[in-house]
Amino acid sequence: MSFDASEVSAALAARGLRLTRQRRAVLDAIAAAPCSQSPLQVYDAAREQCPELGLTTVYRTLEVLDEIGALRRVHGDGHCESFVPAGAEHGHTVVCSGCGRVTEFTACDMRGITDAAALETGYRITDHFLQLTGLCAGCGTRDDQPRRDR
Amino acid sequence: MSFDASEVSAALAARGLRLTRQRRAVLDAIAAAPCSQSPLQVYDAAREQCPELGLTTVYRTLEVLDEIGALRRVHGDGHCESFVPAGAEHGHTVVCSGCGRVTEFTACDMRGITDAAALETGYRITDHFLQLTGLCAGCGTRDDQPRRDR
DNA sequence: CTCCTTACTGAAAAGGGTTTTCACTTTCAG
DNA sequence: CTGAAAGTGAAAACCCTTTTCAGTAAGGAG
Repeated sequence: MSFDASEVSAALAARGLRLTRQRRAVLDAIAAAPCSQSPLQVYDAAREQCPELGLTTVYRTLEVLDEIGALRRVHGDGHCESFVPAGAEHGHTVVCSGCGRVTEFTACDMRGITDAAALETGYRITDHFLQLTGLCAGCGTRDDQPRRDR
Repeated sequence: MSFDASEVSAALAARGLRLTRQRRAVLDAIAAAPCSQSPLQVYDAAREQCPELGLTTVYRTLEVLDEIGALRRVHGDGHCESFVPAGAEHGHTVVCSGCGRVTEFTACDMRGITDAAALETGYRITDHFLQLTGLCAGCGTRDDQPRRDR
């Protein structure tokens, strides 16, 4: 699922759903932002394009867009949910601890680790959530403190 | 930092903090549970040992114990924060999608992945959060639906 | 085009988890 | 013993999120 209006529209239609003006505004707001946004930030951004948009609708839209895979939930710092546009495939995110920018990367060969973990714990691993933190090219030159792992 | 009362006590003292009866109860409650617990669950469990414990204190204690590294925050499903005792070293967790049990594993050679991600994104990777989902030995025999990645 | 059904919407209220406030208690050093 | 600082519980305040509800768009059937 790429982040394209017509594709999103088709994905919605396949479930009997519609790409309304409000949903379009939410979609655009997420696409335009360089970093992950909380629902409230999405709301603020989307209202510039669709001022009568309600926060309720933002929440509902985020849920719908998540369901069809048009966006990705990211674990923010402090509060839980932030949203970024989903890339084309199963991807993971790097969050910049300097500026909050979120970038996706596709390198995802977890087999070695999941196999080792399965061996060590006896679990049958079915899924993984991986999120990296670092400093983007712009912030990397400054010497910010890296955050602790959590 | 292991999950031992005297060590925790020492770690607290190093910061001018104390291991009170209430904090001890919270610590024990987390140590005793086989799986991750929300603050409210910790509160309920700890009150059996210390009935006059307040929920406020649980939140404050969880924060303190997190700061000194005595426990680990886990991203629960739906709401964000759950807590498990921290193992001896930098570890990661596997959460059973069948019963909620949490197990730690130490296999953590992320270098291949972080290097690849750094190359792909231009970030300098400083940290990572990894959490696996799977079925523990007990639940693995049943055929539950694996969860989707998030 | 009109009717009808269904998706969709915003405002307000409700809900729930977390944090702050405040007065009081405990602990420890001197 | 005394003073200072850490710690505490109850209640209130504060979010953020979900639900409710009445009303509005939108698309298909006729």
